[in-house]
Amino acid sequence: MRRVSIEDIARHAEVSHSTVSRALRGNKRISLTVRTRILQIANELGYTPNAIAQSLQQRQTNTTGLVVPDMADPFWGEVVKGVEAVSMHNQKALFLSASQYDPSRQLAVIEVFHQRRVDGIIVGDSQLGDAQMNRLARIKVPTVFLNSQVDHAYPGFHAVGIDNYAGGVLAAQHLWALGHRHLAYLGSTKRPASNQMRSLGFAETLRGYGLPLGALATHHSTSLADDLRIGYELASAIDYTQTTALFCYNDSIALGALTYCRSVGIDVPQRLSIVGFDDVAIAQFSMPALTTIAQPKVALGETAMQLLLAVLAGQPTIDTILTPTLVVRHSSAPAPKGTAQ
Amino acid sequence: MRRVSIEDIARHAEVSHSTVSRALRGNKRISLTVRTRILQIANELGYTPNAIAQSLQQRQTNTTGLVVPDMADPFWGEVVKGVEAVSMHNQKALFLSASQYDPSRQLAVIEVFHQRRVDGIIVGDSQLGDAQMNRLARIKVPTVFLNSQVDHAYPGFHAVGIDNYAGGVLAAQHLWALGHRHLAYLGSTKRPASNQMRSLGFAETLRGYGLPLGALATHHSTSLADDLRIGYELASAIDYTQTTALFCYNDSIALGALTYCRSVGIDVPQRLSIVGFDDVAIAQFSMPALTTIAQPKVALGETAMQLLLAVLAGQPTIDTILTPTLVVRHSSAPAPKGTAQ
DNA sequence: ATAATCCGTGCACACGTGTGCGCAATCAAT
DNA sequence: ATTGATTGCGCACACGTGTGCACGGATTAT
Repeated sequence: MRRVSIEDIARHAEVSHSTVSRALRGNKRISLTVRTRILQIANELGYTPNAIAQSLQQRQTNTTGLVVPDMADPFWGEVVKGVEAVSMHNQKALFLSASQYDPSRQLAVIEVFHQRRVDGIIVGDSQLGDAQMNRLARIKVPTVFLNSQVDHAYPGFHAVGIDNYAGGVLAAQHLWALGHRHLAYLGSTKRPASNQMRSLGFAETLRGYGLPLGALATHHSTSLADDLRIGYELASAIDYTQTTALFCYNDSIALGALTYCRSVGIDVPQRLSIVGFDDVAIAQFSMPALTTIAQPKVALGETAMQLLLAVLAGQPTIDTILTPTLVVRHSSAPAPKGTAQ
Repeated sequence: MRRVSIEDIARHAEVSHSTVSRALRGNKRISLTVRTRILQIANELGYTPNAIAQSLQQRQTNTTGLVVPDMADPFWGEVVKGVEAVSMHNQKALFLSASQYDPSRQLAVIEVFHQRRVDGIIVGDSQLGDAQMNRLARIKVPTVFLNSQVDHAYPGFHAVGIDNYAGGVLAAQHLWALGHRHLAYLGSTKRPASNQMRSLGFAETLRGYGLPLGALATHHSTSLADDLRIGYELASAIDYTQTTALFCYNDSIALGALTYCRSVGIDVPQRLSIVGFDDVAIAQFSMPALTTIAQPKVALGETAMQLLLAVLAGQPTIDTILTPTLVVRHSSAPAPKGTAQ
């Protein structure tokens, strides 16, 4: 019933376990004859190396931990896909856990990962506060923050993200060029930092164009519901006698808003333009197809994992900020006549 | 630079490492005074138990491996969420890997999991053939198949899934009751078994109602593209002079089909009814909201993990087949006048 | 022929943890 | 006071693997 170990192989081959170990690892000090015989026996016995024992010996597990807020979020699904691909390609195993946007759970997960002696950790949407960061610093595990929601200006930590501010700027430029002069931003309180940067880039750009203060409203939900539902609810609180364009924190919120508009007969994009963020898969299949600020989601995950690998290899690294791009589809159009000032 | 071990604690407390181990594990043979002193020192030193060493000693890792075809698929996102929740709640860690619908990669991932000595494995959309099953049987790792795509009538394996045939029946009953007499099924070749059962339940039910053979067409794409795109393409190959209703393998394909219909001006549900499968989050926010056969996705993942835990605990278990339900929204409506025979 | 080199292998330890067994000390019972 | 039970702790081993060092035998150089 016990698993077969190199000791078992050694007994069959009538050598010591040291020789078996060396033979399996291709050490050239083992004669070819002995080596082939050992490999043969290992195969017959169905030997599978015990990575646990190896990890203990090597003081390295070839394992990394990934913590994301929500597995079912389409954005994170793509990010995880990228992380997993690079991880597997480099023969590293991946521990996965969800934090549900709860900072204390984020830290708890990290502690569990540390117990399991992961080589490194990737944290998505980190909201770790000072106390939690201090604890993390004591642990001394190489950590990469992915779209961090707080400013981790601590030495020894690394980050990958996108330029949220630039994304907000893109949205503002696009809608302004279409003639929109009364706009609203639908935000998410679950991701404070990226939410603020997106709305800030949006607002400052419009202000730079000379838009009066009162012509831009921002709405946030304190509810913990799904983004789709939040988008629907936020959209219902808007005064559409003035507003002609919505910029949303992400595509889910935008799609929720879109659904609200349909349900009350507001034509998109004829009467109202909507711009999302992320460019999730469904965005190009909504009706109308969603204009959005695209994030390279899979690349984000890949980059985070590659950065972590570089850190683990002791190579010099720099934090990476990827750039979002505007994808124009059919949910945005010129502002209705008579609305421009 | 080295991590602190119980040996280090022992030195500080001037006892043996055995005593420290027992104290930490709450063994009652250690006096309270010594025990509190040890806990104190452990805390000061920032001790974190080494799960790797524990695993080696206990011959048990408290770890399970999960392999799914695609992380970015909204269906699997929810399933993973369920698995992860139960896993974490029971203090088990979760290895995650993606197989990209490739049976050889499925097995490869399983072998890696085995090397890492996971206690059990959950395989989503398994397509393991006989040879691969034999290999898996040799490994002797408790395995739960989740929505298996092949018949694993091997002893020692367990399964969780939904009744795909019943789902097809529900769709047929719904559309027949609405008066539809020319229907089409849009399928997926990436999941042969569930695809066949859904289409079979659909077809046999309609045949039972007396629907002529030629009035039901089934379409499958051999492309490896996303489901959304596949739905779009399959929908474009249909003759809408006759067909008044589509039943789709899943919601993504249904949404792709819906988008095609919009783009060419086919009114849904006035001229064409569409029924999906899964009830992913976006389904109730599409335009029109999607009528679909709902799967309890999170519960599916939870059940799979619970089943695995029961197996690991040596409890008697039985395979579980959950039941899908019909969710009527606005993409299905009575057949247009004059189409019923 | 002797010494120097090289090749192939085993001994013994380390990684960090848990535990059966034994031993000394304390306590209660006769 | 001697015996018996109880308590508190350490010794030594095990889990499976990798590796520095030493050692014996074979080969080559002097």
